[in-house]
Amino acid sequence: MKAKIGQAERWVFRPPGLAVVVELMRRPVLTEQERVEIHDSVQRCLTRYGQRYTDGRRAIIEVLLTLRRPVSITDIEDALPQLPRSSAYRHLADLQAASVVSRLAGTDDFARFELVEELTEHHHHLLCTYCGRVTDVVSPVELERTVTGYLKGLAKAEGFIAQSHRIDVFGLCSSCR
Amino acid sequence: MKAKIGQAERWVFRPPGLAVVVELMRRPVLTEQERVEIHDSVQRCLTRYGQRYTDGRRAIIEVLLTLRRPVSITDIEDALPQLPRSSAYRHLADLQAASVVSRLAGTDDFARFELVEELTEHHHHLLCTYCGRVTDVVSPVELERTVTGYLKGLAKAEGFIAQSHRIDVFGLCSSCR
DNA sequence: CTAGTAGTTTAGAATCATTCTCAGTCTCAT
DNA sequence: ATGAGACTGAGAATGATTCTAAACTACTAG
Repeated sequence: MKAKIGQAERWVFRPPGLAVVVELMRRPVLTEQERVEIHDSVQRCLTRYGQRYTDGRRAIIEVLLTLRRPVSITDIEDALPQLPRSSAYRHLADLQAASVVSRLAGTDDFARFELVEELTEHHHHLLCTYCGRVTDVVSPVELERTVTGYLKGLAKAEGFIAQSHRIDVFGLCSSCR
Repeated sequence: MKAKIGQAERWVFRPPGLAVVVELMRRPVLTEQERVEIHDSVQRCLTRYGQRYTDGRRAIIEVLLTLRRPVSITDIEDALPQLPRSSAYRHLADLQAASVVSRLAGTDDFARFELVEELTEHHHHLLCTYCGRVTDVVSPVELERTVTGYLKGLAKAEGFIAQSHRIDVFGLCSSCR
């Protein structure tokens, strides 16, 4: 059940009716450099809120960086057995308040948390309808351009101010099919 | 807070860089004929599961058909004050088991329920990040074609079998901005 | 009719992810 | 060092959702 560390998994396919080759790829492993930069950003975000970047909070960010996918409270518990559950929840709440972490809704009863896109990159999710596991994927530029092109117009549309969007794919993950 | 009954609300806009006019429109009010057909389908789905289409279940379907958006348990409670909460939950669970209703995850703590797309039509959601309200929209054919074109390829991709997708737009609804 | 069977309903209890409380600890600026 | 305020942990509290057990209803066979 561990996230596979190594080469970014890559799926290449030709959508029907399109001449170009399109790729959906797993978000790649972060370099040490990138990890440091993200920790710095988190530091700044917390400081702006008059809060400290303590070991507990850093440990949670580390888990998010390592697993590279939205994590549930049990993921955190497994990775940090010594961290009390209530502290983990409070840390996540604090990190959310500081706009470092966002909570997302999945297919099961468990909340999942991920770093905000400002700290990583815009991406989408593959949600397993059987086990609830969530995988990050980066979508091709063309798709992204098309979708945002359409949805941005909503900002001017009467009645709704669009802020962001999500595209999720439901299906069966490699373990469950 | 009631869903506006009448002409389908329609927003027309020109996405930047595209020459065509694109429309995102609110799902239209159902005709009496369509309501009857949906009730018939629900009937069949339940019968296939050896279950009856009782008044309580019918009342919940009616609420879904009338509000034309994913409903929370409080929406149902408001519409059907005499129906016990536990019964409402069980009805929703039964209807889910019969593949008539699906549960969706939103931005707040409350589960929301809607008719499955087989009974209505493929659509997407506008989610209010402030009050959690969800509105249905039907996306233009071109957008739908593009997105499904890309995502269908996932079915052949290694590691994940795609079944369906969702596109949600986050922002502020007309009441909350 | 009339009992039997199986699905249905309900009120209340139970579950359990999540949040809150409070007492004790740590950090940092003065 | 000291005070103010942030942080932590253990356990209690909250509250949406699910479960339970007992009563109910619709249909069927005799």
